[in-house]
Amino acid sequence: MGSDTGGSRYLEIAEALRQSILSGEHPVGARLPSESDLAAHWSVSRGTVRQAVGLLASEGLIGSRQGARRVVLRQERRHSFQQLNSFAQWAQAMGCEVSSLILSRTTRPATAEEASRLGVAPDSEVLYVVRVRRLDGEPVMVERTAYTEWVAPVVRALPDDVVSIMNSIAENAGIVAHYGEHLIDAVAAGSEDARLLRVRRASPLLRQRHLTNTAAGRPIEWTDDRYRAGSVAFSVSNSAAAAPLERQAGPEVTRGPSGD
Amino acid sequence: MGSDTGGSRYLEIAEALRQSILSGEHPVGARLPSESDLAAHWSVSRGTVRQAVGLLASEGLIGSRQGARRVVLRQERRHSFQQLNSFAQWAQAMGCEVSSLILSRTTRPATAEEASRLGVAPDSEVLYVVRVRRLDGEPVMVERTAYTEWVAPVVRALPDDVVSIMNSIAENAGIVAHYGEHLIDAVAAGSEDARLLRVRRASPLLRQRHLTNTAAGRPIEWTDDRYRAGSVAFSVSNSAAAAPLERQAGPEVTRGPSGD
DNA sequence: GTGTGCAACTTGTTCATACAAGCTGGCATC
DNA sequence: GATGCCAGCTTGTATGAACAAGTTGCACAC
Repeated sequence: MGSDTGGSRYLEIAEALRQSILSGEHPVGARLPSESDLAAHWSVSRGTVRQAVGLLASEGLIGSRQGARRVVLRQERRHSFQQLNSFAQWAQAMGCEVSSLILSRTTRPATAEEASRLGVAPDSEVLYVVRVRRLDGEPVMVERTAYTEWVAPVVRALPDDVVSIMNSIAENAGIVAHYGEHLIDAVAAGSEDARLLRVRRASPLLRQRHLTNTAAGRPIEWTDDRYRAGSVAFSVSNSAAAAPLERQAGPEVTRGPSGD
Repeated sequence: MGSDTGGSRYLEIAEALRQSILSGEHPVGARLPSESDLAAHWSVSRGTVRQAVGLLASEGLIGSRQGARRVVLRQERRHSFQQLNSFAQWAQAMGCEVSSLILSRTTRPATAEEASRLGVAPDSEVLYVVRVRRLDGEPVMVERTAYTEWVAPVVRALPDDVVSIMNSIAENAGIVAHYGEHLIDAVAAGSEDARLLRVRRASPLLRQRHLTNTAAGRPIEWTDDRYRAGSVAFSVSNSAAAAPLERQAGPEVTRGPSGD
């Protein structure tokens, strides 16, 4: 497991190219062979090669301009969807020892924001879970999650020290995360944050709120994750062709009578 | 300007689909017509339609699974590359009044980090610019940028209140930003930050460091932008197929004897 | 030596086709 | 009435061909 490319030819080619970049065979700044050469080398059509290099381009590994050969931009691995949605999988891929502890599980009515994000009625109940997560023993993140009612039973059955909740509900109930929407900003540590993360009150935290959906578009959870400053950063690559990330105005930026 | 789709058929189709989603013709959760139907409607081949819907999928507007029709995920516009790299263009697109003031321009030797990021010799000189940026009169961001020597003359010639430096050097010198690499985390406000942003010292700031490159992969600038908490958030959509953003360990997470 | 221009190369876009893989709804069965 | 299965629909992968648009380096002229 791990290097399973799924059986698609273009994924195999993408993985081979990725490896040759990561190994330094194609150093940063070097030009890749032309699509025709690669197609001949792998005995596939040019379209298949384009799918492979398109994937690497979307990962930010290589860049391209019409007319010029593709260039290597970076020599690092970019992790997959799962690593952004699942703290545990990310940490394990990094080689850190990760541990988690659920501090509380409460069934309570959804807040206005939770109801809106999860697409449920304002008075319906959600399962609210507070968790502390550690890397190599150090508390690094506080996670406050609201689960929709239909996944709540699965989450309620898990032990307090479960490492990956998303993993567990995928295995136990076949509920798989497929889409994510993330909002990243900075907040001051509240008193609970400060106690749990062992930092001073009002010290800076990196906050990642995210909504997780199934493949069918059904919301699973709405989470507020707060990282101790210095422990985690987010990294994005973009290009004139593709910009995955967007800046958004916060609540303090008010622009006259247009609030919805 | 604005709705220029560049003349490619698939971009036209993508823009039309985007509009029909934004306008609510295809509400969130609705299923889009099949690729064959769209191809017939637009009198193009299925491959061209796939390029269009692939673009919308990468923007997070629609999702797809093999065998099932595509689904509308969101009903908001995702902004382009320029809005992530250029604060001014983002703010103007939002309808905010943006103003900037350059506080200092210094030519000095590059720090170790700057030299490494910009790919220049450790002792070479960079142009270091400190700027405050306001939205609707409120100071929102402090920007500290190191420009490589070869763009420094263009930047040195600009007035203190230039709105968009990237825009200006594109127009004046034909130097266009094409790739970007961004690192996002949280830091405590230093005394200069606090004074310029009118916040308390050590209050939380959202930091976005980024490297900007030309189409040929030549570094232009290395920037440290710090936003007042609450004024700006970053937003990402991802899916099991594509994950543009990555979590990274910060300096405080040390993992035994493996430092590079 | 310098500079210009073109020719070959390379990526971008589009077409038409074929088959594989996964989903959905309706029909038949129990 | 509930259940399971299958036929048809839809997306994913792959081929091969052709032309458009942009880049690069070499040859040639000055």
